[in-house]
Amino acid sequence: MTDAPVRVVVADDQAAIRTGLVLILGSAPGIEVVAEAADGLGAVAEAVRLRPDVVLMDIRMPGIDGIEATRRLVGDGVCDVLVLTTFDLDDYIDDALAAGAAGFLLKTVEAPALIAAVRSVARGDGVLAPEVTRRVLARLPAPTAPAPAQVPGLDELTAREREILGCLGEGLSNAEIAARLVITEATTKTHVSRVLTKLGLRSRVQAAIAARSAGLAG
Amino acid sequence: MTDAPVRVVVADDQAAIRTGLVLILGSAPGIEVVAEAADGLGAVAEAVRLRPDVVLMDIRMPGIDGIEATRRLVGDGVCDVLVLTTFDLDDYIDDALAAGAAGFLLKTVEAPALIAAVRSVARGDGVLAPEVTRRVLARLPAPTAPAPAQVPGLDELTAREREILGCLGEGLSNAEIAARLVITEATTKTHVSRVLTKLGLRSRVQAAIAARSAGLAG
DNA sequence: CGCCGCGTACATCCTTCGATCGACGCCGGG
DNA sequence: CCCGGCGTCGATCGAAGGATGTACGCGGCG
Repeated sequence: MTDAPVRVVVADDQAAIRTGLVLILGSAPGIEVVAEAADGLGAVAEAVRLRPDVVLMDIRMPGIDGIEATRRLVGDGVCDVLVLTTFDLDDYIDDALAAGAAGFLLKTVEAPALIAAVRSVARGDGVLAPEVTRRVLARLPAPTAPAPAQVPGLDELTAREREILGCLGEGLSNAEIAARLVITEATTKTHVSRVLTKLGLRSRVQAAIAARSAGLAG
Repeated sequence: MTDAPVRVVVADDQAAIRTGLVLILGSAPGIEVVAEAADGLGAVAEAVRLRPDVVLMDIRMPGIDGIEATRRLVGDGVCDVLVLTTFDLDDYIDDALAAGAAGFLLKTVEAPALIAAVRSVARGDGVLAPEVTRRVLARLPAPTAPAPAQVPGLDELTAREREILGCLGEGLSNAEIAARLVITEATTKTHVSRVLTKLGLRSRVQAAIAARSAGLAG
């Protein structure tokens, strides 16, 4: 299983860098560079044709850039992409990751780390350059709780009350909620009151905020 | 500068593993293991006493676990923590990162990678085990687009009105807004009315939603 | 069966909200 | 200088919201 070589396409518009990358990867056992490309379109074409395990993708390239090429390859499920760039810019990182890149490295990477990164991506894992990892981590303060955002009494709500809360999160008035749920406005008010009491809130505005942070509304 | 050795505290309750880690790190040039600990409290105590560059922290430990120990060390700004665990569980990863860990590795890591990781963390960078990187990345789909949410008439608001909108986004009542901005409730109502008119909304609840989606409130 | 908890429903009462007036002082530009 | 935009304050009034109390149907349980 592990003896099948990792097939890689290298895409970079600068011939010198491209050659260097090819040499580094080619020298690694178990890694085979099957094609090179000098622009985004070429990278996509070669990847579609050869179905490599990994595309090592530069960002700044003529025509469509590495980000767009990554988006296409990942979007179509062609292969994994390891983005490699000279510039440690947040925008690049965000765009690359949003495009679905499996990894993001800087060109300051040493050869052994590059080789390890390619192997990781081929294995289905991900890679982040240490220089950017901390910044990425810092911007993910709520990975464990975006959906179940802490709303203390949320679990005490009945299904109906949760429904009410969802409506509140959409900014509906009592009359609108009543119409949607086919109940009287008086009943709606009762539910709203219960929701507020159970959640310890003082107004429907706060309930709306809670509802949205809990993911109960758009 | 770079010749000052990286000082490390190793915390793991299993003596065999701890010894292995110490040997690996001790054999690396430029890395010095200054203390060992067998539980979370010990790790915190040693770190506070010795002020190392990095604490290599196991999660499952007697007394307070590695997560809590990490929280304390990072919270107090004592040092960076590299979390190391046997189990590739999302909960562990989330908790560790939420606690402020600079890195997260699995004990399947090879010696050279462990050494590189310690150096990265000491340099102020971050490290994620490749096995977990992809999962972490997958849960970060909107780093580039949460701030600039489209709110049509937002640019027509005056500075004061934007301030009002921010308060609305926090769920404050007119009286509370008045108190915070040191104006009369009557004035507050005037502003709120203007905001609603300019934004084409029908209630403060919708304004609160708009405010939050525009990033004007927490 | 009777009791109780729960969800649902309605009515009553008071507060808050929101719209719509009018008014004043301040500033900056025509 | 006068005008207009902005921020402030006030008053009124109808609509909406929120608290509180009551009531009914349903299910489980002793």
